[in-house]
Amino acid sequence: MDNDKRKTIEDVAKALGLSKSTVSRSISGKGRISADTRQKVLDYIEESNYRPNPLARGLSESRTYNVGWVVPGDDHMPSLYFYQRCLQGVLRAAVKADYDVLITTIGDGDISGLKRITENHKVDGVILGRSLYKDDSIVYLKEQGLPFVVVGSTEEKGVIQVDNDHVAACRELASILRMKGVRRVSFIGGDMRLVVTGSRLQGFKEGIGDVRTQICMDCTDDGKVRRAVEEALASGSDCIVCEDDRICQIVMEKLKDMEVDIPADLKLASCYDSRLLRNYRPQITALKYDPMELGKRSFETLLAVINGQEVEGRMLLGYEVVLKGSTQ
Amino acid sequence: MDNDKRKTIEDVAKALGLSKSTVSRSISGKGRISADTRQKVLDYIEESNYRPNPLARGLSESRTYNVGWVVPGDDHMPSLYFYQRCLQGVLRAAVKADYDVLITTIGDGDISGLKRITENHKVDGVILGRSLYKDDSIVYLKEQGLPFVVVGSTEEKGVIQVDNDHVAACRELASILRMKGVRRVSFIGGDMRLVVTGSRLQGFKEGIGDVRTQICMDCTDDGKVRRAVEEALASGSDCIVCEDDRICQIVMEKLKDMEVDIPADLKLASCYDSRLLRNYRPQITALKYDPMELGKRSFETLLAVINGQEVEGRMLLGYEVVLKGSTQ
DNA sequence: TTGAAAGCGCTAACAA
DNA sequence: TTGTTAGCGCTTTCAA
Repeated sequence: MDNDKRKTIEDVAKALGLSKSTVSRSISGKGRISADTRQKVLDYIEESNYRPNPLARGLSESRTYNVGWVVPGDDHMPSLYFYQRCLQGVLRAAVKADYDVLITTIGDGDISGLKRITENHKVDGVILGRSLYKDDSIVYLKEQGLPFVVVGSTEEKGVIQVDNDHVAACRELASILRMKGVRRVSFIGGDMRLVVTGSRLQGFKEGIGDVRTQICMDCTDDGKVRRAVEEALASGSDCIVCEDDRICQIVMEKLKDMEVDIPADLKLASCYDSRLLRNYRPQITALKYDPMELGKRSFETLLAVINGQEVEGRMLLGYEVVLKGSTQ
Repeated sequence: MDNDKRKTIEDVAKALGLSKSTVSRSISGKGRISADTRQKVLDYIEESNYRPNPLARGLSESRTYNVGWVVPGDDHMPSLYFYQRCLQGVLRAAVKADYDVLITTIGDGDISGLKRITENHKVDGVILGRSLYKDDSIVYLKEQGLPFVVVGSTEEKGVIQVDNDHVAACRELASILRMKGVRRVSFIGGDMRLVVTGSRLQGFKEGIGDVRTQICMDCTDDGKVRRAVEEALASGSDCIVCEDDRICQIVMEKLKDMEVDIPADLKLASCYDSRLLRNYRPQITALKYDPMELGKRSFETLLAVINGQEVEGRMLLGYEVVLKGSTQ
């Protein structure tokens, strides 16, 4: 069934009595060709099922038509899910540009996977997923001069970055809570080494205004979160804002144990919505982003960079404050 | 800082006063070369930081040095995590063989991503992750004649497959429970359309022997699982075996609600261990597999196929029965 | 508007 | 053991 050999552009040219270059031009649309011949070629290609060899094209154009998708390999679940959705967006955008996605992971300061695909010239650019801590990847990419964009938060200056607008989102969430008349609100946050954590805290502070607050950061394990909840209640908070979905989940379990009723006794909100929160009742007021859109935009931005276009250094995407029963 | 142009094999050859082919041979180790010249070349390459262009090599060898990693794009969390670990294994094995991994997703009967990388010849072979339902991907790959292996369970015959030995694992788990003297055990299982579900049930039946059982399958949502738990208790079961980690999680929540004490009132075991079960007390007796190993082996197998070697049609990997407090 | 031919950087058959 | 040379399949000048 399989043809012995793959069809080449030469086969197409011969079959049509044309030259390779004419066929090439017909496919790419570059240069001058009569609409007539072009259509003829396109038709023939369609029916004969010819596919150009991307290696040959790449060699000739000095392009791989691949981008690298580089994410932490040892991450926790929620961020895994986030990246998965992001990747979907990247893939969709990539297909449209006739690009494919090469995946590699980094972690624990080990960026050898990134180095590999870079130095072997397997990609035209890289999308760097950031959720963890500082590593050398950005410095490395800069000195390599390979086009790249960062998706997610980074403190690094002078890099092209596509992110959710965490500050604005949290500011709005906090100000809504303030307008709802909360008297004292506890903010329970995670790892302060993460840039996103700082952004959320900042937004919260900006939005909450002069309402009394209690802030507890670096709650990186279940125990710390639970203790933070106890403190919040002891100090008379009537509202808890969780910095992310994981924290929110633990908070809810703790509140259940303590038989605190939401929202009657206490209002609850999360700065990040995810599947983790989906099945709880009452449903949780939370900030919602669109990871697929994030992925899509990051690819589009990267492609622009690859193609030598000017792009803005920082692109902040929108958000939704989804008000649910937990803050009624 | 960046060199204007990339170094080529020709540059290396000139610098060393050798020919391209000698350099090429030195790198690949193929053909005859004196150990002397070879070392000289290797040394120079090392210090001059030369990297061969994989596109050029690929074009010449008719290889891409890429494999496709094809997984469902719309999956639930536990399987996401599983694939993530698998992918780590694939990546590690791939690097050793100088391969990279192109990722694409399929879902909802849509295999266009797979078709894309196949027909555009962007990969030398494909690793197909199976956790969802029947789709056309296997049929498609067969007729394309592209090397591929399936990681995970499939009912499809005549494909090369790397999987955990679910049947044997569940058989052993069940027989251990039997020997522990359980009198009546409920098996709560998920989607019967999944091959793995059937395998686990089969293993359970084989291992549980003549102990009285109650089997409740297709518990695909929380409600069904909870009802299954009620039935189990109503019918006097002293043990529940959960077909996977997600089910086990719901069962535990339900048991907590019902104030059933584990293991005093009821023993509990899961046919699949994962992070989901990590934080519960008592810890859950469960079957443990090694997803990274699965990934690693699947790449190695695929590479063998690509290289035209004979491989066994079905490779079943080991497992561990990890006995914990929940069945004490 | 189309064709001829050089070149992308590498491998491998063939010569030396 | 090493060098010469002809491809791999495409793009892109340069000519016609």
